[in-house]
Amino acid sequence: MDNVNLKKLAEELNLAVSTVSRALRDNHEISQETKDRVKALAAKLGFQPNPHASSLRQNKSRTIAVVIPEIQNNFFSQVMNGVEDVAQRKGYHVLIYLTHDDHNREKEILQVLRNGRVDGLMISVSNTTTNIEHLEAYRQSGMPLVFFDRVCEEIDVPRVTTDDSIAAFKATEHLLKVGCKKIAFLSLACNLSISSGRRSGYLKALAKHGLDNEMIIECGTDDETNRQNIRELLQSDQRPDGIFAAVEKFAINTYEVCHELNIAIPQQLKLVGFSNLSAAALFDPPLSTIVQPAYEIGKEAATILFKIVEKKMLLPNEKRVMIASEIVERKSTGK
Amino acid sequence: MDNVNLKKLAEELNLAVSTVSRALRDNHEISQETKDRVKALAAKLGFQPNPHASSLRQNKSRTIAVVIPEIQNNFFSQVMNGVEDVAQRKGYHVLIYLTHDDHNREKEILQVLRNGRVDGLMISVSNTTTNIEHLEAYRQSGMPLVFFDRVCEEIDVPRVTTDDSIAAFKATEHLLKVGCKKIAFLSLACNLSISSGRRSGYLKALAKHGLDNEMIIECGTDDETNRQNIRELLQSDQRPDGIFAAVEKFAINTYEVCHELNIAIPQQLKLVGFSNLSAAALFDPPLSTIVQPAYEIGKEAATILFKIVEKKMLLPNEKRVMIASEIVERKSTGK
DNA sequence: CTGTTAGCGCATTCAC
DNA sequence: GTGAATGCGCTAACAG
Repeated sequence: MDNVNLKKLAEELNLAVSTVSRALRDNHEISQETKDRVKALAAKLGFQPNPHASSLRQNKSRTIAVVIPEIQNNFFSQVMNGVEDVAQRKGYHVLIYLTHDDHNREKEILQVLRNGRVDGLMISVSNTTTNIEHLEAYRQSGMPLVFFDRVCEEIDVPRVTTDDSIAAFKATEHLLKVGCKKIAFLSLACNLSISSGRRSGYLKALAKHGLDNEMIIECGTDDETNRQNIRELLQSDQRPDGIFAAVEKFAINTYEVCHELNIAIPQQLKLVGFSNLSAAALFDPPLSTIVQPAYEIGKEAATILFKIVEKKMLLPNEKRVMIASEIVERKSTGK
Repeated sequence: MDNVNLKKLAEELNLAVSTVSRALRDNHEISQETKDRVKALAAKLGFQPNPHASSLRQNKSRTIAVVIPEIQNNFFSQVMNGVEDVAQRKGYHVLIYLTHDDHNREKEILQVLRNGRVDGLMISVSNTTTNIEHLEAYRQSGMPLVFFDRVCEEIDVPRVTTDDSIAAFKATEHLLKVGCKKIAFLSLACNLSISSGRRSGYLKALAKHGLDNEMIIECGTDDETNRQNIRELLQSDQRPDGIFAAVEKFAINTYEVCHELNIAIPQQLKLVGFSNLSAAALFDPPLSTIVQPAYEIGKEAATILFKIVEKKMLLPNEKRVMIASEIVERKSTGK
């Protein structure tokens, strides 16, 4: 532990502690000569101001928290990448918290963070979150808050998302264009807006093409349960000729079941899914994907959060940022 | 911002601030009755102690830092998962820093962290790290430090790694067993121990089988450069019949080049690589992998770090933990 | 331009 | 069993 502090520098230089403090922070009231002397000694002794002392004094921590369901998922790790880039550039520190899609865990984390440890928080809410009191309480405490990707509709704070509904519409329409007549949608079982947005895009596309044979399969966190659901779907006489997976995991589960049941993609079943896995191009067959702008979402959400933290005015279009996803057509849909 | 503090609680209850402080932390000198009254009010008002004040006072932050090259890599995100689990259970907070394999960035991060912001640090060093002064300086400052995966041999601190050399030996021997006669090794270009460990395992396996036709190709961060190197390798008359990729990225680059050049895996080229990508099983063809125990490495490294932070004695075998990797044979090596 | 003083919120002496 | 007083290291208000 470095125990060189302002006091020590001040003694060494025969100056007051406050002068040293000001000199180091380039206060305009301090003479250049003094600044130089102070900075030289500080550099020589490797002085680093104690962050707890200044956080306590200034009531800000230069730290933000990122709360996400999981990190072992390309989307969220790319988001973190974007957040970290912005934070690093601005000299902020980033605390990371994983909820594992557990509402109670999420609640505890937000509870603990309501005490000045961080200057602000960005969150992608857990899919088990039904009660939103903890989010509302956080917002009411006046702490800067930004939602990204999995937002909470009921709470009016800035949000950064992708165009879930439009992207889902395009994906479904793509399946229709390559000849699918019966398309199943593997939905994320929760009441989040990304879930309903993707579902509504799917339904809209069917409606536009005069179809009313929607098949919505609710999937969740457990791989084996998902595979079982998909297995039943593909073995029924209602077997679809196309599947649209609302999240990456479900597309992978579908591949697994198809390999197991010897169902040929794309001949017997066409498949498209949301996914940020770059290796999707190497799959057998290459997977058509909807790629979310994950890095940009993280970057944008962090940028907005810092603006709020620093009490800068938000532009009107920064309150609800939507960044388009991109559909990449590959062989799993017959390309 | 919650501005309920000890003072407010004390006034409300007609107690001294110190009594309230003690009651909340279950000091044995306080009567049960007082404790109950204090805790009840604290809960009612949602009191959360100011972390900066207590960190300043106690000179510890209940926070650790994790410094990694990148997060968008399954290995490191699984490590983070392990770290976060342990931290959460112990009530610690986790700061994350990405170096992007930039030595200067790594140096700056360590510099900034030498001031009490964190109680300890775990790091997987950047592959551009040649000068280790910043690591040595950190160690010398007495701050708890643990290396994982990419360790720095010259510095004597606890480390958690996998058995790189043995795993590489097994992978190479596996290629030999399935009939390869000329095996190239795609090496991570740096002077890190994981690099030399994996290389030595490769060389040992060749030596054991009486081969001296080693081919070591240095690869790096840039995909296009890597692909170019691999392209040249596969188009030369020295073309190998097996490739062993030291890191996931290089295996992916190899797939890309093989698709481009219409080289059939495993018929014309057998391939195995270090990788923690679960979707490797879905590749065309499924990729044989060496899977590192990433979650366990994170968990173990964090556990050891907390032990040091809390000044518990380390068992002798905790100073150098090695957790075995597992080889998963799939079709890319002819399974 | 620089010094003196006060206080952020908490934990820890030392009194009684 | 409880209270009063001190100081962690820093910044800011107020002198001069």
